[in-house]
Amino acid sequence: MKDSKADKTRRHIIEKVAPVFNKKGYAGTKVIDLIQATGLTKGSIYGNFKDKDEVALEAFRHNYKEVLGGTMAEMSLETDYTSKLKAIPQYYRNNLYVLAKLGGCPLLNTAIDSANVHPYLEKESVKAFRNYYEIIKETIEKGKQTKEFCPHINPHQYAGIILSLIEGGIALSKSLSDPTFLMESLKKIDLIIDNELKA
Amino acid sequence: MKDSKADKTRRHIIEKVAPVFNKKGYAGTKVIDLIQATGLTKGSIYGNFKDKDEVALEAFRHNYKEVLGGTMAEMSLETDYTSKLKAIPQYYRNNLYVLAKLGGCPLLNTAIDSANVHPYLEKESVKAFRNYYEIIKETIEKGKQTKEFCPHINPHQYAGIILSLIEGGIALSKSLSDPTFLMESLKKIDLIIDNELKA
DNA sequence: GTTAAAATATACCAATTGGTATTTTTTAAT
DNA sequence: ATTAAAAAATACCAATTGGTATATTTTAAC
Repeated sequence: MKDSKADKTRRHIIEKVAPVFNKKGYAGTKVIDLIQATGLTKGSIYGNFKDKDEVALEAFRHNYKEVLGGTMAEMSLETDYTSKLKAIPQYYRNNLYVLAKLGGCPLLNTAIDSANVHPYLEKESVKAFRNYYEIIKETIEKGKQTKEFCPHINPHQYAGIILSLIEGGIALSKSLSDPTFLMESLKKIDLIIDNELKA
Repeated sequence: MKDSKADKTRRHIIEKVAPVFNKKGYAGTKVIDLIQATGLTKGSIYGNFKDKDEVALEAFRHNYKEVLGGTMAEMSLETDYTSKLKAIPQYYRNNLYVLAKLGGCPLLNTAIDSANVHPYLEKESVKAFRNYYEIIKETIEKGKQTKEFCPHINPHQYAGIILSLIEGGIALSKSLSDPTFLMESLKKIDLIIDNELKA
């Protein structure tokens, strides 16, 4: 693994800057914010990145990996699809601090913040959102195949509802400064899995 | 009703600019966008508004009124609380074009776009979000009082779930360019009302 | 129709923005 | 320890930004 000084600096910049972009959005994050967050100078930042766009893009990927990676890690520990699916709300329950640190879900924040402002970042966020949706949908599909889930349920429909509950719950909890919204959404997801999906 | 030239211009500016702010966010909307959206000049805009902040604030109020006002109007046509509650998803089904025109839900967009960037607009969006939540919660509470809804259900919990499904569904549909996500979320809300809330 | 006020447009400006060229410092191979 | 390359800091710059002062046009009261 290459790990030159520049590599470390790049990582340092991305890590420090990632929550800033998630909180302030692409247009709202100024170069001065990057300087303050990293403790580096403009020259150092621009020596390691082509432009603000590149920093924003890598920052988003970093944030997205943290959330998706964490969720996937939890899911991969389970064998049956019911447990895999339940690992998703469980991930959020166990990692409220991640959302707090980042200032909301990077998928939702970036989808909204970058729309009509930064086309490439917008595309990247759509790709990530779709990817997350596909993972949930495929988990439900596989659960149908193994007869864990009812044969008549619609994976697209339930994947959407689960994702809506998560993203809506995060946004509502953050805006109204009340974590119970997210908690109730997560609880609802568990109930849906047990009462509607399971055969 | 006062309706001077200036009043008409103010309204014209707000109406034209409201979807722009909703799409691009506060930081992403530049004065040049206001000029292009209105067809007016900078002098005219600044002759009618103190600064960009004031335009943004009034634009948000305009957008919010459109959505909340529309929902409330639908609700007020109904007498029982089941129908009032069902009028909410029905409003969105009947007004998809409003969301398309605005570029997503102003509550969610502004909550995310203004956070950590524009404190006053952020506060205003929180107030609006809380207001919308309260309306849903109170409708459920009243339905409990009239024995339409089960006595053991938790209005806070269900108001949060309904709102999460709406906001999450809108965001998902917009990001993935697939209206079925919102449609399925709305359908789910109806099912929740019928199967979980109703006594 | 004249005219004062109101509304709008034009022309300008200071601050901030993203970015670059250059100098200085640090790193690591010899 | 020397030194060439890499990295980082400084100093600079052009464009964009939000905003204002001034000029022009439009409105509406008389």
